[in-house]
Amino acid sequence: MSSDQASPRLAYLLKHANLRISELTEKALLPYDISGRELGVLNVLNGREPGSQQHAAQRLGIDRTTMVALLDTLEDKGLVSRHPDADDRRRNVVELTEKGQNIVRWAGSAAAEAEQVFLRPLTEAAGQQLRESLQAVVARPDSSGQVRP
Amino acid sequence: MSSDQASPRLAYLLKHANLRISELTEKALLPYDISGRELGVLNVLNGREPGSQQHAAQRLGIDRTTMVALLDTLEDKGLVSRHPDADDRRRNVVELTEKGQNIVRWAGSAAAEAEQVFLRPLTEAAGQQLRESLQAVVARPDSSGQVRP
DNA sequence: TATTGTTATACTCTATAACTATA
DNA sequence: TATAGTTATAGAGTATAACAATA
Repeated sequence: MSSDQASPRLAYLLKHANLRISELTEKALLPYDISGRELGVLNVLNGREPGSQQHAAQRLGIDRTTMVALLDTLEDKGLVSRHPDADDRRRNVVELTEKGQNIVRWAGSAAAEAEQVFLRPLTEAAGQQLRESLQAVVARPDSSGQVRP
Repeated sequence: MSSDQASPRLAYLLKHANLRISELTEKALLPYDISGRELGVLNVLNGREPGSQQHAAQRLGIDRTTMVALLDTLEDKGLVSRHPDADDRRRNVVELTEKGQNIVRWAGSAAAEAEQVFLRPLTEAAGQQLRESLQAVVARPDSSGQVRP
């Protein structure tokens, strides 16, 4: 069934690749006092016109109830601000504070370095290929056009 | 920080790749009444001389306390048997039952099919490359020899 | 009636600490 | 004293259901 000793199951490889990059990223972010998940949220908010909480949650593929707690923490840390949307008062407009903008810049580059460490066993071309292949399989793969190697 | 809209963070891609293959695998395993994690355990036990619980846990990279509950379930389902090692009675020898051997065969091939669906957006070469690159980054990457593309 | 944010709750996966029985 | 299995417990991360305010 495709595994045994020759080639481990893809699910196993993905799980452990995930564990490894998470470990490297968390370590790299330690000085900035944020987690990888929190940086993900900041990234979504960065350089975009302010959107609702739900919008941010959808972009990250997490539930809106999960986003609440995440934003609570980020707001406590002074990295994001929430205020009701004037046009639709059910919505919260979420924005990076100035501190948040600084953190996303520095923590972001620390996370990018962690990625480089993660990819170190691969050539640059293989690393690039890995990223593209992952994007292809993640992008709701409707059996459409295949990615070339 | 390497992400924004052009290229999402690697951590994001790996997390969602993981979610997708898990979803596909769980669905494929539904008829066999086992989870992907349980199949992983059965795979480790399959075709090897019987080992201890701890041995199996190490091969999967999970804690020995986690293995206990996993084996409890598999034993309840009649797929594995545990009995004390005659040479060292602290150890439990874990083996697949005949039913377990059948399940691992059929469920294993269903899981392999799920992998194929997962890889469908990639050419065969790109899929092979993905597997090799993941193996390289997961294999405790000590910056040694790089994998070529 | 439907939607946004929120709260309460629960479930899964995981690890740590402490217990037991062996060694 | 050290190790294998076990138990109890706790902490992430996640989702579902229900509620308030608003549309």
